[in-house]
Amino acid sequence: MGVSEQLRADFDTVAGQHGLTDLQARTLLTLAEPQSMSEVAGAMTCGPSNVTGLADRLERLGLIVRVPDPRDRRVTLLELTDEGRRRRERLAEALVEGSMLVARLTPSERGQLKGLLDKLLG
Amino acid sequence: MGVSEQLRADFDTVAGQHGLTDLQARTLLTLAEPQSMSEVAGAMTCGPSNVTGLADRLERLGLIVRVPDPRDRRVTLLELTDEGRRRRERLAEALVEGSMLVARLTPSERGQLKGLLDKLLG
DNA sequence: CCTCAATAGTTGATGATATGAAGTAATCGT
DNA sequence: ACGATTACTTCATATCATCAACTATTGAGG
Repeated sequence: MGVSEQLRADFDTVAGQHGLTDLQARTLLTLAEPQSMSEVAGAMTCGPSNVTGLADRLERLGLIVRVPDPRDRRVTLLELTDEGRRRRERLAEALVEGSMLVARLTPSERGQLKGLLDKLLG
Repeated sequence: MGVSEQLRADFDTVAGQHGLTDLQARTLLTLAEPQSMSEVAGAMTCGPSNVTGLADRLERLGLIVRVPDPRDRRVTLLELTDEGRRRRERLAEALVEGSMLVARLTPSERGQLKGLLDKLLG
């Protein structure tokens, strides 16, 4: 099993432990700041109708609220609730703690890996 | 957008260009050799019933066949067809060619990254 | 040799995710 | 003022994921 399948499996496990599906967890992580639904669609590389359903489910879980943008009534922002922020923080911590990155690479190697990955982003 | 979302988006794009969903593409890649359905379930980190549906769809696409294991009649192997092998090869080539790994890292850096990722696997 | 626990895969129900088309509401440029 | 564009929703459809219950098969142990 390659690195990508292993990382994906680990991520799914941790997300599940936080009562989240993969997409829900990734979306929470992306919402450090409120974002418009079309920005979330871009970040999650899916269509706007998918984000409508995703937002419905996150809202039902009490993790986000939909907020109209005062400057443009077409736009809806997704904002984490208090519970959403807590869940996001615990998820992020768990991802770091349980991470193979921490367990198997030295800090120097992690820095090295970060440099290479940053270069990948351009 | 972080590295993982970018890589995932790129993979989805390439998979789509080959007429495959994300899971279908990842499954084809894992089937270098015939594997049992339970091995595929393990590799894709999902339940056996999901692999039944996945195999149905890959079979319908003409990319795999189900083959009974002669030594154990409980076991079904998934084996690529000729078309499946071709699709897999083209997919793998496209993933390499279009890859940021190739475009943005030198061969030396790629070797370095590989070493770090191999260490991640233990 | 027989029984039973374990394994492999299937079926069916259910919910999540993803696409695409068509729709409504709003914005902005001409 | 109007039309093109944008943002989001609705709806239909397919894929994917889990879970429970099922059938068929294997193999260990008595």
